[in-house]
Amino acid sequence: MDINYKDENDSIVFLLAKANQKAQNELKKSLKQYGITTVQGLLLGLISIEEGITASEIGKKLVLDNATVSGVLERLASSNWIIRKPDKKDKRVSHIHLLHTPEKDKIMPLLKDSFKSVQEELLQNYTLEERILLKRFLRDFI
Amino acid sequence: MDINYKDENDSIVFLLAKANQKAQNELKKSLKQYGITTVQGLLLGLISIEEGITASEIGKKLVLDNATVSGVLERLASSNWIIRKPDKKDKRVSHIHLLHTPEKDKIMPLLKDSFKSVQEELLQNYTLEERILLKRFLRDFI
DNA sequence: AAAATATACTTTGTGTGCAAAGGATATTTT
DNA sequence: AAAATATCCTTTGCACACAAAGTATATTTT
Repeated sequence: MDINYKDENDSIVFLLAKANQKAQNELKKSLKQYGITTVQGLLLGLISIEEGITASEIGKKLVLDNATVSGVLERLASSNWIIRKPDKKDKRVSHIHLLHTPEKDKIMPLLKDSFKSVQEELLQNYTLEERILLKRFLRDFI
Repeated sequence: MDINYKDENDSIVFLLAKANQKAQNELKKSLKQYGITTVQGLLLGLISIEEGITASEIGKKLVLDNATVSGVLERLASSNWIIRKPDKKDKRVSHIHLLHTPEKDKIMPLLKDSFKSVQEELLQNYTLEERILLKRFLRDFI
């Protein structure tokens, strides 16, 4: 029994991949002006409300491999968005803080606006009920 | 106005990323025994029903950049899953064919079984109506 | 206290995914 | 027919994403 093209393009795996691709790309375009990527934006958002969070906590909350987090933090650090402060007791641990500069402090809220408006745009064709349902489906999926 | 953690973890961008991540990883685990990745599996499935398809056609159908397709095809060719046959008229074009060997011919249907069972597993907690609705939402999203 | 185990983080290797640029060939315009 | 433009495909560079291995430090076991 063959998978035909239609089946394949209609599989949940394919549909999720393409929906995710679209969401990522829209956000990427919008964040490009600030010199950061979608994932970097997600991390910055989390760090901004959990000052002093550790790398492994970020990984748990955003469901990312520690190796991935390590790389993203490295890039955020080298572009002066964050700094790592060593834990005083446990030498293995670093605490991540936003690096406040006039420039970054100005951008930060714009960044959050980007998230909001892209998400609104992505969901514009859905009714409120549909949005709730779609999100529930996805939460259950995870 | 802050994005709080809850908002962030509940955004459509985050939910799609994580749902996609889960689907990809489940399929990856299942396909590992055959030495191919999820994307390689998707391409093989398409090539198997569109013998002689070109790289750019694959890109269009699977919504992938030509650069990405080029790389995946390269890996599929070097692991002897496919061969590229040059077009007779247009020297820029290659046609992609499955490379039939007893081993690959045996694996191919198993590969399709993997797709099927993983997708069934991913959707097991949804009713038939919910599956249809979820897929419709995702199709509309794209 | 020494040994074994666990945790935090980084490094390396492989595979997408895309932008940008390049090479080769076709097609269209002039 | 020559020049301009378009198309097919590949290459390079960058950023995830994760497996596996490595390093350093903590904690638990004996």
